[in-house]
Amino acid sequence: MTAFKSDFLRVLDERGLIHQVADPEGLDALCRTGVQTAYVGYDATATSIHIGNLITVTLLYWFQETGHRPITLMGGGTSMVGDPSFRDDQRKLLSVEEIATNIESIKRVFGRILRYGDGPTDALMVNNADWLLKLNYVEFLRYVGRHFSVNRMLSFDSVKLRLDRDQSLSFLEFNYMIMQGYDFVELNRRYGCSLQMGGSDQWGNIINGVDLSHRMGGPQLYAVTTPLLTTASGQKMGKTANGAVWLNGDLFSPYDFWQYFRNTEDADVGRFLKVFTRLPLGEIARLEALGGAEINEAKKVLATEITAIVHGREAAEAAAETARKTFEEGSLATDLPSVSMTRTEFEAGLGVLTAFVKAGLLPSTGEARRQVKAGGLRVNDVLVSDERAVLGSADLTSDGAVKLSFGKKKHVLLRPE
RNA sequence: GGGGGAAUGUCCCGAGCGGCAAAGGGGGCGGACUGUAAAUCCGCUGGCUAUGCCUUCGCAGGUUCGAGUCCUGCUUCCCCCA
Repeated sequence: MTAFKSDFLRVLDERGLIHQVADPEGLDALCRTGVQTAYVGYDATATSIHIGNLITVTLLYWFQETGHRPITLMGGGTSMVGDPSFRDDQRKLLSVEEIATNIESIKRVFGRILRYGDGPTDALMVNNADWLLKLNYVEFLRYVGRHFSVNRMLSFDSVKLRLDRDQSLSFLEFNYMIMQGYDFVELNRRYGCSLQMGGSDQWGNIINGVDLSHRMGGPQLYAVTTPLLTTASGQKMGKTANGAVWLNGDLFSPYDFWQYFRNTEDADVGRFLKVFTRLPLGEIARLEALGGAEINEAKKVLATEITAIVHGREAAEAAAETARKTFEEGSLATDLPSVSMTRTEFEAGLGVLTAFVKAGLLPSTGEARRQVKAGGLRVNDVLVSDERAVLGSADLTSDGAVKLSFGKKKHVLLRPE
């Protein structure tokens, strides 16, 4: 692949954001002929998007940054079907209400990353329920369905897994790729959108839209996918003990988010800086080159920059400061995540095990008991050795709280009030 | 419609002569070592008012002192035939 001439593709390429491109020369040329429109679709399968989705939002960010108009497409219609791509089982069907609440909740993140409005390069928020839900079945089949070859659809890698394993692929799910293909054509028609982007798992679905446009006599459409992000040791990104790394603060706090990236493996630092942050490449090269323990400085920059993008600069700085006090100074950071409880409840005598469960650090007293044996619990930085110990006023620090620590990294302040 | 197979510890995969809180992995968590890293090693990986009690093997019944295991019905999924 030769060097791109358009600002947009050049930035993506330099930052390692490109996995595949359909018609790279054509797209490169198009991006140099004025304001273009591109979209990424987001399914409403949860109340938040997660770290894996953040990369595609980043694509839209750079798209807007280089002078174009991004569209975030909410899958209000497609979520009623469920994308079967690379899944080995059928998704649970979501109710209309669930989809609606999910969309409302998901929307909140985008506003921080993209600039929405009415200007020529302002982002648009669109919902495919607007056109998919009122389609007439037979009409749709004759108009769109005839352009799809089942033979070809069966050959896509995204569904092969299911078929090869002799697992059923319902007709409902099979229609997902047709709907997504149609979305692309419809967005082109409504907004002149000529580029669809997404994760590498979406390649097949996106190409379906490109083909459909051809077959229906529409314009040339383009596709860009990003690589699937894995850690250097081969794990998929974004999984923690408590589930996915969500972007909504109510599901995954800014502090935890910061910590997640602070704990990046050495080998991933440079790559993640390029992919997620907006720092200049020169600066990234400098940070990446830090050796040994010094690379921790780069990890802090990485954590703060990404957190700032998702939760705002202020929240990011706060998380960094809390971490600094806790880990470097060893002092009691008063803004650690805290859990409050009533004074009477506290003074009635609170067992250590129960305290950790109440603080949300552990799921059960049984687990707490095990952690005491394993030496993983601390109260005010003192190792808990007796599982029958009871907390009392004597354990309150001058700040009026008890610091509970699970392992070396998870700390919570318990405040009787 | 007919025939055959499957469902196990609420993360996943997977053993399981009628005595089972149920083998073994993976993943995850904790500990040691480090740099809040990786690799490695060790431990843990149903719940609780805890020398005991309660709930788990698709669902509902039954046989039995005792059922994940045997019987009956049901549900879901898969395969083959029509």
